[in-house]
Amino acid sequence: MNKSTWVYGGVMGVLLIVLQSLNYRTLIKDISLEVYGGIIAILFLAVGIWLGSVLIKRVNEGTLFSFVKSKEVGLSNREAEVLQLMTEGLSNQEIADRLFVSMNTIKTHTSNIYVKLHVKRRTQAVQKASELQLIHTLSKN
Amino acid sequence: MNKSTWVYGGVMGVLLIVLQSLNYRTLIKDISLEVYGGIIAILFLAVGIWLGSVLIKRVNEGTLFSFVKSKEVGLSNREAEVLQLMTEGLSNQEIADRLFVSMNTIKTHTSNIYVKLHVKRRTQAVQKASELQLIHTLSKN
DNA sequence: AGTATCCTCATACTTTTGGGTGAATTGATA
DNA sequence: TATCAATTCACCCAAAAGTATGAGGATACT
Repeated sequence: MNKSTWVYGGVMGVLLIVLQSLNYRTLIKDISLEVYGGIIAILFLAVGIWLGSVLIKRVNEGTLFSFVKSKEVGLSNREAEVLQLMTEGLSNQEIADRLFVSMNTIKTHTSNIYVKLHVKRRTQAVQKASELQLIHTLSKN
Repeated sequence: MNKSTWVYGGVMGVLLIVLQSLNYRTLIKDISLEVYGGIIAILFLAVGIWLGSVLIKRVNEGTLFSFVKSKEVGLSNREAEVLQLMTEGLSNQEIADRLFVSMNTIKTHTSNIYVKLHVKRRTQAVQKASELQLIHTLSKN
């Protein structure tokens, strides 16, 4: 909501500048109408491409964990929590420390997660979580 | 290379149509130059936004591995290849079989990858690869 | 010719992960 | 109350991953 305002303002600013430059066009007679139209086209095409890419990028942003979607897959709250930390690259021991439980507990959770996600390995679980859009840790920067 | 041609052709087609329409402009005298410029601007802004989103989507599509970006991080060709398969959830043995080398070789590669990516574990490497947009395995669907 | 980088492989050892089984506790639910 | 799902934990064993070190061959660049 915040950035959109800036984008909108920027686009409007560029639009104003271009429209303003139309006044100066009468001074420059040697520029044909076709060239003039082409310049505007290219200019706004560039702005549009940039805008489009920015908008799409913002969709992919964020590190939200969709517990709702996790439920749909069949994961319990705790399992979703563990999966979240797993995708952040933490080891079982680190996850255990983070959640104040033993590593054995985490192992149990991870095993159950693998079964529910139909995967064999940790990296595949991370992969699956991304595919199912359970997490959105990409394009953070 | 293939789709880019189509995109290029499409853009050029639209450009031609717009430029062609300039001939008809002389017939419509009541449209001011400002309005004319605005129409072109909006039109190409729309095309640009669409183009931008499509281009970004295509970047995120598939399982392309950006060897160019990998080089920037300092990864060798082989290391990039291994990282690619790693992110697909393959084990070291599976990667070894896929590349027709021994598992020891893969272990060497993975260790070097971890050093270059400044990570400790496999999942973190996958994470890092996503963050750095070395791979684009998301939004497959 | 010498240097550097990459790719390859081995050996040995440690750590992490995964699989299987069993079990105690809690809270909600039929 | 009986049952079920979720959470917790333990023990054991096997597989996979990771670390350290050394080393040979290929290619490319100085």
